[in-house]
Amino acid sequence: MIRLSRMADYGVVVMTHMAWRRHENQTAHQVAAGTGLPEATAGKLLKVFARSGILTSHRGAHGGYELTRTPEDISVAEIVEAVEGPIALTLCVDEHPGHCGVEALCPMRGGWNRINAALREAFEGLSLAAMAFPAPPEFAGPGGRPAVGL
Amino acid sequence: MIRLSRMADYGVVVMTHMAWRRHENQTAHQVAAGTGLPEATAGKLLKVFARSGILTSHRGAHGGYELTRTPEDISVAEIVEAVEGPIALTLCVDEHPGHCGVEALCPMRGGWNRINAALREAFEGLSLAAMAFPAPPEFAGPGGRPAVGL
DNA sequence: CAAAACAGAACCGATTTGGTTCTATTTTGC
DNA sequence: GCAAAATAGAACCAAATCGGTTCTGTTTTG
Repeated sequence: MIRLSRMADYGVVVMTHMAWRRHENQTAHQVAAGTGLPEATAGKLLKVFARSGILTSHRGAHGGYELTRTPEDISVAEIVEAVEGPIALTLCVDEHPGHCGVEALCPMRGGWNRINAALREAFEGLSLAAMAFPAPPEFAGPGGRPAVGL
Repeated sequence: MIRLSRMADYGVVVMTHMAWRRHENQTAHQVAAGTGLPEATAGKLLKVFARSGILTSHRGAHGGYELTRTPEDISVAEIVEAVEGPIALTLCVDEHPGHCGVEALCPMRGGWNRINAALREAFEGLSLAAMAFPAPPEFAGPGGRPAVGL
């Protein structure tokens, strides 16, 4: 099983929370409470996102965070990249190009690159909005989108 | 950076070697020599592949391994799954479904599933042959495919 | 029966990761 | 202007994971 780090997963959770509370300034404390994450951890992620530009931070008393753009305009790729670094799937691909550790068998690069491209595309094609406000199942009846967890 | 475990990477290297030496019975020792991997490690991987069915093993003196199918009929997905388990990208997706640790916010599942599907497709659509014998660059001139490392 | 090979489990050390804590720095309100 | 509330950012520690090795057993050949 290829694992996305738990931090990246939590990152999406945090950003989902921010999307739900759009335009309400959220402190790290509030986010932690809302998501169930430990406060220090939520804070760490929020800082990372502020740094990467997808959240805007206000410091000082009554400070907090807010989405910089609309959830439609933020991709899951950005979220994941903020906490994990570039989305790619092998050593080969971004280590000092030239010596592949084991052998000179990097014709395989082409193959890996195809996979990496597919993966990156998938991440880029998925917006925060799609995560936070999933389309209602086809015949959900009146009321539309399914009740969300909390 | 999302990392494919090094073992999975080595696994592809080993299988590539097997594709190159198709029909020649290969001992763990030979594979290790050919790939540059430590013998114990190569052996471990070969066992895993034999177990999963993409290699056939012969025990006893003059034993060894051989591809069960043609390189065209073995997907990179099979190789990676043999060493890593199912190809999927989150906790959420295959842990005891129901409690998501943090909160009941698994409407996000839909999003992750899309990404997982894309990833799995990419892996399944890539054959061992494509890895081991990459298509020659468009105008490689006569002689065709580029000389392979070793 | 001995040697050559695979099968499979157990094991250890090092790296990575999750998560916390501590020290600034900035802003607000009294 | 000072205290309180918040973020910024680095440093740090414990625990889980992973890469790799070793050991014991089994099968086959000559």
